[in-house]
Amino acid sequence: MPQIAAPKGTRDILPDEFAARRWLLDAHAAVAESFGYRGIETPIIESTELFSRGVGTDTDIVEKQMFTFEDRGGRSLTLRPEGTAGTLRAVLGAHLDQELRPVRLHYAGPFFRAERPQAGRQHQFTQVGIECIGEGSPALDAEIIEVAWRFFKALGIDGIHLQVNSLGSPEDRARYRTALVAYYTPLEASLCDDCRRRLHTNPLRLLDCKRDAGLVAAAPILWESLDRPSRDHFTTVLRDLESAGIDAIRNDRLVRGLDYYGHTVFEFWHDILQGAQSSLGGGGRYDGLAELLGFPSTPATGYALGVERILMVARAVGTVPSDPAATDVLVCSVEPGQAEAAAGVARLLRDAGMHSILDVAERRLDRKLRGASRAGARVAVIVGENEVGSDSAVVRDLDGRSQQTVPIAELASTVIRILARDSVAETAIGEDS
RNA sequence: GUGGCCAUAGCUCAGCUGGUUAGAGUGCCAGGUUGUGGCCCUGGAGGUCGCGGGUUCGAAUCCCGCUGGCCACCCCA
Repeated sequence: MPQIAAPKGTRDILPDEFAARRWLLDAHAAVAESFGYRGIETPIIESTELFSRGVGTDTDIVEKQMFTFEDRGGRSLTLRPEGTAGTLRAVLGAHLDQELRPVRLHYAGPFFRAERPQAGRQHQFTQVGIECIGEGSPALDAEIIEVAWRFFKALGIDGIHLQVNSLGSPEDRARYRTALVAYYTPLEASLCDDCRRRLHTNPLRLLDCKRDAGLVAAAPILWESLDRPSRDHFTTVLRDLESAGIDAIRNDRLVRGLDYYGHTVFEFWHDILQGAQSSLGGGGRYDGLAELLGFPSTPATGYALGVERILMVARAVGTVPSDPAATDVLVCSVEPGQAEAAAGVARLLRDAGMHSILDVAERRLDRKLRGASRAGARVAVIVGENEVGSDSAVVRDLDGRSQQTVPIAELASTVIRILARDSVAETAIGEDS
């Protein structure tokens, strides 16, 4: 029988990676919460309509990247390809914005897109994100960028490039769209197939095209179509970023792939990912999305970041910490007769807060000790016939290679002392180098 | 979705232009006599050579299809 493998474009998170992810996820939650953002979790399946209406029918995501299926009642459901629409639906549906504005939220979870997989691009991937709902102030655009910025800092990642742009108001964009169409229409015959289609469906996306790069360079500038309030909004964002010490690069051609954005949009990049997908995430203001979903008009801003890609960067620059869940102690019996006593000792150590592995296998003691070091334990506790008889245990310091016999009553404190000494030594070494 | 490259033990790979029971290193398990580790020695387990067809007296090795991975495009996380 053929073995069953994980579906194409999906990946198991094995223990080594699990610890690194938890490190990243915890860091994001901690930074977001330091700004007053609270956690939220929404369904992984949503009505297909949430995305077709919210994200936009002419976007790549809705056109060809969604996993959509029918439930038994004939309703069309979709594995969520992004998190903003669902979060906004949840918040406005529960009227959270009627209690305290803005509503500040952070989240983390799996998302799904049906693009052809390659490194850094999976059918199922993970995003962390925040949404700030109910207020239109440019200060909040800057705030969310600052959250992301501090998050990268918390992970020890330098060299993040931040690109920002303003899409302006709906009226600004209508004006710009007209200008773009006027510019491109005479050139229609020379455009690539995609661009010819975009010209009629979604002219802003023309700026994304790399093949017609020459034409893009000469195209009208978005900024010139923005009215005074829109310019002021963006100028304020730029000023706030500067005073927060965040380096932002203006990119007139940055439009983002989702229809619901307006005013501020931004993306984060890192050069070290060169071959792979180098965008770590992005976001922006989406004041119009609430109405598209049938809710009262509500301003909001947010971002989403790709966990797998950020981990690739963190691994490449070497800032991923070693597994904090590593074992402290391995407790082993010498012969089967001491299994019960050894179990009791392990229990006692766990009660005292230590991570203790119990090894009562019928195996040579030297193998058990070898296993102890390999499991990452820094102390081995040996429970043999002599120890059971004298109500004591042998505590062996695996790094120092020394050992002592102590009464059970003093066991926990003795082990704790050894562990504390080791961790002090480790940090000292870490700080020196 | 389009094009290209790849697929041999848990891991890293060897296997020349098709020829007898497919190898190495490493890892794993066990032993090196009676309760002590990260070294060493010995032994062992582990592969339908991704899957399915075809060519051939004979295929891991050639051809086709499929699946999966990677790369580029596209797009983004």
